[in-house]
Amino acid sequence: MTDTSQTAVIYERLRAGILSLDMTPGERLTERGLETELSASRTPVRAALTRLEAEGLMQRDGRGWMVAPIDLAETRDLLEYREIIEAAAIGLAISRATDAELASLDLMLEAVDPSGPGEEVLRAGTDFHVEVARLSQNPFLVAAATGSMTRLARTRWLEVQTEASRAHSRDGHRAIVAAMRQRDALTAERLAVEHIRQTREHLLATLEAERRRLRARGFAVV
Amino acid sequence: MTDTSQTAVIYERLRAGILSLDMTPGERLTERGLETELSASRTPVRAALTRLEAEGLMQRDGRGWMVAPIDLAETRDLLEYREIIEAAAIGLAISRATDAELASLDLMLEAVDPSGPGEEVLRAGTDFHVEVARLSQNPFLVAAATGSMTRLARTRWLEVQTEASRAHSRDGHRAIVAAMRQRDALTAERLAVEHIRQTREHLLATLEAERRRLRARGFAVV
DNA sequence: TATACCGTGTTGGTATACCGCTATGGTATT
DNA sequence: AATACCATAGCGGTATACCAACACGGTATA
Repeated sequence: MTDTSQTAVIYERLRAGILSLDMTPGERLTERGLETELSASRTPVRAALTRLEAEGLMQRDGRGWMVAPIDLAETRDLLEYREIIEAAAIGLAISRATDAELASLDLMLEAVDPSGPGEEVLRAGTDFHVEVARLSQNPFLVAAATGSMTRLARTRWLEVQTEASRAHSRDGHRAIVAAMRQRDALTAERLAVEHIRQTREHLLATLEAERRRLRARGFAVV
Repeated sequence: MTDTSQTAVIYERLRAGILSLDMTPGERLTERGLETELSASRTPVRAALTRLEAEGLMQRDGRGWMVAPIDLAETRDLLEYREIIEAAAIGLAISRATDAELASLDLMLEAVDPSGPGEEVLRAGTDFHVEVARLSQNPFLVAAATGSMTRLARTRWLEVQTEASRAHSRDGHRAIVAAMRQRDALTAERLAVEHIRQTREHLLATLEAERRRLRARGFAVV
């Protein structure tokens, strides 16, 4: 059953607004402003803000609040972190998951239409990486993967999802799964590290190139 | 400057109470009870509880709250997670830290009196592992190491800190630092994984053996 | 005696009032 | 005209009042 408490609803609305970039990175917010805008009282608004702060989507700005800016250093660090987390998760998944579970990864990849809306493609990518972590059977790896993907969501959304980059992403994922299904941990981990490293270089290059344009749109890019 | 807000003070008091085992694992709490006991209002009490929940030290219990129980599966998963995090942190530290920074790890080990109070020895162990993560220069590895050590703190505290286990811990740390100072990543990472794996087996064996005794003290052990 | 029900007290969730602090804009002074 | 100061509006932090939901104990009934 879905939580319909005010706090949960406000949290979901703010989170969606941030991740969809409807709320501008770096935008300053006041609790009383949100209270009015969201037709709720400050108590659940504050609870939602606190939770978003813990996830890195909201930050304190002096005594106030702001939507977390786009942070190149954070993006770099997150992708380095993901290399570590996912390589380890793949190793554990290979030693712990059943053939059927590993095969389900292929089904996930097949299920997504690579020419569909960018939103779906990005979410499918997130789901894939989180599912690999889940197969490791270590909840801390799952949490780390989930949190990383969430914090990277806006940056990935900004990235121009060219046909070439989509194909590259899909091919990378397929190759990883193929190695996993052969229980070839060394190859699978190497492919994952390469995949994320290429993603990192591409993302950072895109961000650097688009920096001016993003700032012109009012985005805080640090 | 230290934050002296009610929320911060309450958070610190509860956190200290939990980690020192003055508050019983599994103990049920009510917001109004804490409000009375801590001479504050529910608002900062709730904020502190929420923060502790995010750190894994407090849990929801139905609609209420409880001190996080001692969880064997969690302990196992956390130590597996730490193997991954610390091996990676060591590799990055070796490629990024200066000789002086690596030497400072030795100074940390020298500074602690292995026959001193258990509290100090445990904190020194935490500081050492977190400092290694810091030298990786990746804030997400630092956060992961910090969070893991915090969640493991009570279990480590429960462990009988015998003279033999203290010596084993110190020798393990020294060997890791020696390999790091020689920039021998492969050896250092292998030693770290072995060190944590032995810690895990020792901790889990101790917990399993003490299970009954702990439950007799009222601790929830799951 | 066993069981079904209902009243009551207590809970967490929410709304709101109050506080001290800070940032800001206008005014008075040099 | 420049600068120092002060009144004030609005902020986050805290305290408290109110609500619906739940848990529990006693009572009435079979």
